[in-house]
Amino acid sequence: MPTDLAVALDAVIVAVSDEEPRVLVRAPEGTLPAGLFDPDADRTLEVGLRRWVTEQTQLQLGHVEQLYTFGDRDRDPQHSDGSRMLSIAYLAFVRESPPAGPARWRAWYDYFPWEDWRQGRPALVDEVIRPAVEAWVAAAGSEERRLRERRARRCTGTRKAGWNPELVLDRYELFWEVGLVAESRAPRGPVLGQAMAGDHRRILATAIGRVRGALGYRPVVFELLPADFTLFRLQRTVEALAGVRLHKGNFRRLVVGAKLVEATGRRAAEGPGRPAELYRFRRDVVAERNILRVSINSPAR
Amino acid sequence: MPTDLAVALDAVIVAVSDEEPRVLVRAPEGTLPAGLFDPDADRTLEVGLRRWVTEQTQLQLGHVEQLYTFGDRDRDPQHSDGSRMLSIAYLAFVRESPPAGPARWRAWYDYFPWEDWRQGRPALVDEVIRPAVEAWVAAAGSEERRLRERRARRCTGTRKAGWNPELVLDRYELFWEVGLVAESRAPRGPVLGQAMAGDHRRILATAIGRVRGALGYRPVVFELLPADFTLFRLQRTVEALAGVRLHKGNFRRLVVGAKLVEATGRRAAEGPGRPAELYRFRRDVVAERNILRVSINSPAR
DNA sequence: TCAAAAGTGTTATCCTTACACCCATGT
DNA sequence: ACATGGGTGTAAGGATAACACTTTTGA
Repeated sequence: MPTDLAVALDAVIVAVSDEEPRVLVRAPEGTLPAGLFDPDADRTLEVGLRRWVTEQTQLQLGHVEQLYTFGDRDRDPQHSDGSRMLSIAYLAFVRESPPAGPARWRAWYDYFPWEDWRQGRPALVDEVIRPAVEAWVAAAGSEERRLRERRARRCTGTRKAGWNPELVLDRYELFWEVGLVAESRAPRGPVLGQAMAGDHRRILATAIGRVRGALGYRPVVFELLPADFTLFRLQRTVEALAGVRLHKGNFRRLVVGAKLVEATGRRAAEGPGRPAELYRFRRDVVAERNILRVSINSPAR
Repeated sequence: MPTDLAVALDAVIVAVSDEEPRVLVRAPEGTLPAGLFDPDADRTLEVGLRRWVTEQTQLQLGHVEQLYTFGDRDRDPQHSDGSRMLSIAYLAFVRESPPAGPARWRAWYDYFPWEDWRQGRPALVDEVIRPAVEAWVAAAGSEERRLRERRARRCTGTRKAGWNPELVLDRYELFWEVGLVAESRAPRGPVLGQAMAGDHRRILATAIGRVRGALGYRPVVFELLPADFTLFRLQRTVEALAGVRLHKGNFRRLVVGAKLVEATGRRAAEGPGRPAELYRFRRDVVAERNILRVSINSPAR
């Protein structure tokens, strides 16, 4: 008798509030929210996703995109009763609001503390990560050693290359191998960041990498902002997602120069300092290239 | 009784020979080769893919990557008997050899003649595509009209933007809407390129776009070349995939300068002209960035 | 008056692009 | 001799990154 196949739709639902990117998780279990794909009810996969998200959370999803389809047998050891589960992971954006149901917003840097360089290089990079990775490199024979060296250099940066914010997944996989995360087959010593069930943190890493990559050439940030915003808030939101500080002058010039955005004529009321002009996203610009590719302020080394 | 789900693994298998990118297709049906995922036999999706490819074609796949998962109910009208099919599309590279079984190599520009700019702008761009797209733009009311204008400009290029080789899928979808391809809901007038069954040409467009995008920052070309090659052959292969001619001097400088490649010390025997040095790919370079981002020789306008 | 944020101007540097030229071989 | 492809040098122009400075508000 052939094994039954079921399909789960996992969602990485992202919002930004208080200059902090957040992701919806089921809190004590440490899982991403998910729903079953129902071939009878759902005309397409995305329809299926939106159906269960609405039912479970009442959130209004904005842009949605497919991330990856997983089908490893040993992913989810619960279902070793003969049935088999595929899961299709999606990335979705929301303007933050309190969710219904058991899932809650969690800052995504709770899971990836080493990915937040907004206050400069995190202490754990020097104190924990680099020593551990160097030891892992040194532990290999000369052949394997050179491969590990290159991989470490690419992931954790060096004088010439610097830290590349997009390599979130590569770093997670490296740290998994090195034993720096709780999900590792052989965790050694102190373990970094909040763990998740199964391979969910790996999926989250994929999502963060995708978001960061998209920042440079697709207008994704605007999905996470209200209709009107100051240029400064736009910059802070990009910085929150990218995990680095950007150069103010160049940022504004780029954004305004690319005509991504137009002034509303109104000004933001609150806060200390000079009131800022409010801008809105120009929906009609599908933007050929280089939406937001800006220089990092303090060279990430 | 709930509907059964089956999962097909579709493959876009790519090779390059005689400076022509080719793709494996089942000839009279106009379909991409595919196999069923067998949850009992296949530990992972990629294992399943490799299994049926080996069984059906005897080809040795190199690098394999997932493209997209499709689940639309009305994709494949055959299975309207109650069962439901998901399909997961993969992109795979091979060094060309004759396939076993019913599938055959076809030049990918048979399906996308407008994507080959190696001999300059194809005649059908001026003669068929631009008039048809302009008519489609003009046919809309002023609101919709501006959207269509931008989309047309982005896809088919203009003075400032030029033709972007990566937008293969966007162009296919545009032409589908305009009625320029046989798969359109409402094809009008002459129809471009070889058609395929269902949405297979759309999948192929996705694959070509992915390959072209990857050229710039991942060492994919080398999967399609023999171990040793001349820089000129490397350039011709990249040009074949990208569909544009590249600048010789800059190309060599970039490739050699990035240390992507090392000289073997031997020389290619054949052909007219000075014998060229043979190079080999340096496997150990995972390459941080900018693998092959070279200037186009004749500005694509 | 000072802190905080909004804004603008300018320059050094590097990368991209394009052009020009010489080299080695077969016919 | 010349056609064909191999291979190198270099300069103009533009994008990027960094620095410096002025302006406008609230406390």
